[in-house]
Amino acid sequence: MPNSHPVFPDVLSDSLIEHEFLTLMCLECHVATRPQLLPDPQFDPISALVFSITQDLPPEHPSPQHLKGAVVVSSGGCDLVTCTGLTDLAVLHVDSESDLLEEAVRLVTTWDPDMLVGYEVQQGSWGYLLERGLALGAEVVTRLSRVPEGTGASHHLEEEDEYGADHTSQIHLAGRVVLNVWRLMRAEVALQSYTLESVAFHVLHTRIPTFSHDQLRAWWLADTTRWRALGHYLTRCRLTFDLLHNLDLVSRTAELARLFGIRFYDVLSRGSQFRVESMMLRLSRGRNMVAISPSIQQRAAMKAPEWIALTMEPQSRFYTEPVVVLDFQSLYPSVMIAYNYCYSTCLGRIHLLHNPEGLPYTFGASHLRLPPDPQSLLELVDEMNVSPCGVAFLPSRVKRGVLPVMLEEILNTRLMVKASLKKCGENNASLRRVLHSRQLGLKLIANVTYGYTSANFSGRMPCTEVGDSVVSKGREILERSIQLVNSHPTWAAQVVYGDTDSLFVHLPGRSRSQAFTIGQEIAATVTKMYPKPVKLKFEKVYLPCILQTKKRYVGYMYESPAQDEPVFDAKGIETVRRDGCPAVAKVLEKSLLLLFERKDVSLVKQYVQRQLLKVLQGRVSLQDLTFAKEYRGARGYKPGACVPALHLARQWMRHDPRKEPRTGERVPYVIIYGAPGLPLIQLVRCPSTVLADASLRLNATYYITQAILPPLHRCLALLGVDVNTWYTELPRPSTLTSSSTALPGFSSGPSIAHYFTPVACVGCGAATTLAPTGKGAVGGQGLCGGCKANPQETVVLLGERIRTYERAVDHIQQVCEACVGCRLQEVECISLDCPLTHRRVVATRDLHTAHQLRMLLDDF
DNA sequence: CCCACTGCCTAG
DNA sequence: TAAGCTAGGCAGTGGG
Repeated sequence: MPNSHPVFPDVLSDSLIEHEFLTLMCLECHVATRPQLLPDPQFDPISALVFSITQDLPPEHPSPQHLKGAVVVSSGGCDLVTCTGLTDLAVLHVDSESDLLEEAVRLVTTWDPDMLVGYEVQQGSWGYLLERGLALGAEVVTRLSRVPEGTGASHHLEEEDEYGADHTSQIHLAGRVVLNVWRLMRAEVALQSYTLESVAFHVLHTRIPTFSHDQLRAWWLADTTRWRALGHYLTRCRLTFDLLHNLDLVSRTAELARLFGIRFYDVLSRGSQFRVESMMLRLSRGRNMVAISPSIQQRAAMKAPEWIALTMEPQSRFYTEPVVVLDFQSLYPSVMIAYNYCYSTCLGRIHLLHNPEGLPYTFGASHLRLPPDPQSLLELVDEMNVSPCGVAFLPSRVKRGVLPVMLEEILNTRLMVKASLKKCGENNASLRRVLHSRQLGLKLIANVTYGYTSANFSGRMPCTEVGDSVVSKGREILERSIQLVNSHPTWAAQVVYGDTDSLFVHLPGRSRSQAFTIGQEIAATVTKMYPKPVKLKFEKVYLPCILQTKKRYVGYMYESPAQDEPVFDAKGIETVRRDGCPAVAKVLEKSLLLLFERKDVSLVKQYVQRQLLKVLQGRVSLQDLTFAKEYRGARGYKPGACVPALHLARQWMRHDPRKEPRTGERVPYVIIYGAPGLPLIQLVRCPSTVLADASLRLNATYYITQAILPPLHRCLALLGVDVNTWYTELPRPSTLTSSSTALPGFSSGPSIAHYFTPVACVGCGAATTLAPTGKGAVGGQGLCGGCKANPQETVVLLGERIRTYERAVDHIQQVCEACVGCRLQEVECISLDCPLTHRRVVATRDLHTAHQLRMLLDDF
């Protein structure tokens, strides 16, 4: 294994594969909130701190030790430790909030953590602590840093710093890194929501309940329930650490920092431009070159780019014969290497080159003055690389560009890393992981280097000539390849789509295995047409597939000839988008699977109609009908903007200024029924509002006609199917529309009973036949005669199952035995009395079942 | 009804 | 202060 390498001297050395043994401290604050309001450091004191301290260890390490503790403001009273039975929780009682802040400082200086961690730093963790300290006039900020008072660069940014608030943890403490974990999660996984509950579910597969501040405050105030609040914060600390540990975030970030030669915190807080520059400047310095820093005016005066990548208009249809997908491997970096494109080799536009006086001429955001030696240039004319947009570059023989050298190093290093990844064997998991993230980081930086050259408003060194040359050459390569494939006599192939660096080749009349053979042939033939390292790679065969529009397609994918089971692969359509609600994605994906698998549209129709019916009958969970969009901050919208996230945020802020969603947070909403003619924005509600208000109904018509059917239609219309008739043909029950506004066509059709078969009683589970229009019939759930006759019988809803109270207690006991920190008392904490019937009801707290619960109660 | 525009998210 | 790039589809709103 080569050990020295000009750019990455130690990139392959094993000595780096060791752990950081950093100390991490996670903090959660319990705040005495005012009813219905979120914590506000101006008013609301911290009544307890719950913290956990751990070391950063590799994921395969048996669960690292967490040191757990709490600092509680209490005027004497109950002994929490004995109350909780949480014997490993060290609890310290202090007399006042200012003592608590002192204790926080003491803890940090004693344990000296390298990283201060919080799931949501600003509202419930270190940020709140600091802001509270500020409000009380206590000096906390500098004392939490590692630099003595007065000399540290620590500061806690206030509102005027919009950028910090939006993108980092907003808190800077000299010598310590503050991790705002939810923001890290945003970059890590694409989810509908980034609450700890949601992320823990999707990443750790752990379900935890959500508790309101009011609930937590209520628990805190009673001696007998105070431990539950503590337990809640402990859970949050534990899950926050589990997330970091599970995703290996700390060592991966450290790895990137080493790779790019930048600081740990800069990996998280700065953009890719910073990374490119860090590498590029180190390389150019050795060659005695300095990067220019054009002014804003110079950048604005730079000639605008003229070239764009090729995106073909696809031949939009359903393909039942193989379509081979090929793409150029790292096309733009390859182009820069192959043709020596760089700032340092660029001679500018060809038509400016004839310049006998040797005057400076326009180049990038500045000017270029070539050495007064035109003769030597003239001699080179035949060797120069002239890009399709008419810009000349020196041949490598004369001068190798900085960027090509850097990119070559990066790509070669990546290949070496991948090779050692293959060699290192299965058992060395931590080495594998480090090599893998190194490999990914290298790929990332290679792809971003082009973006750096054509950076516009933000770029430190944009250069139209270089950027345009890359794009135009890439385009030329793709176009020439398309022509070659289309005109090849024996392939009998046709390129039906292509985007930037990819080719979709239709092979009518060929089998899947023939498609693999021809695909490999195309890749090899096209690769031969271009200088190294430009390479066309065989990607996959689609059979069948649908090409919908530019950047939107879906198909059954085969990646190797030996593969028997295809993989559903979708790009750009609603199954991979987060701006619809989950029901849309689910119905679309299932329909396409049915179509691909069974090749029978009538089955799709059957399935879709069943789902539409479920929506009409309110049998779809609230979560599946919840949209979520990113909130861009109060100043992130243009004045006239009218979008759900902003609308809800404004409503919330009127009630509680602290309730403004954080920038980048995803705001959930649903659409309800309203008077005809109202603009849609008036029908937007927060899901919890709908849960709390029984008079609000989800707008089935909207969900079907505006959300579910259009994406389906865009796919199936290509098969000549009109899915809208599936809806209009659907017989609709009249009993369901009583509480909604009049909708055309809703009053006709057979009774709901038509669709019902005997179901299990929600009370006792016995099979029962429901009266056609009986109240219990709604949603396909109801009570049997016995349970109806006994209204005092407790109805219990637990997860998906509905049981009697006694059965629920049994069940919860069983579940909770396996669940640390959860006790039998949980039964009470998740039970409530139905406001309508005054029955005791037990429910889990997630929206799904709570919604079902409400609907159930409504109709008793 | 078309069209311009904003907003959001994705492909590459 | 810091901020890679562009193309593109589609929902919703409001003006002509």
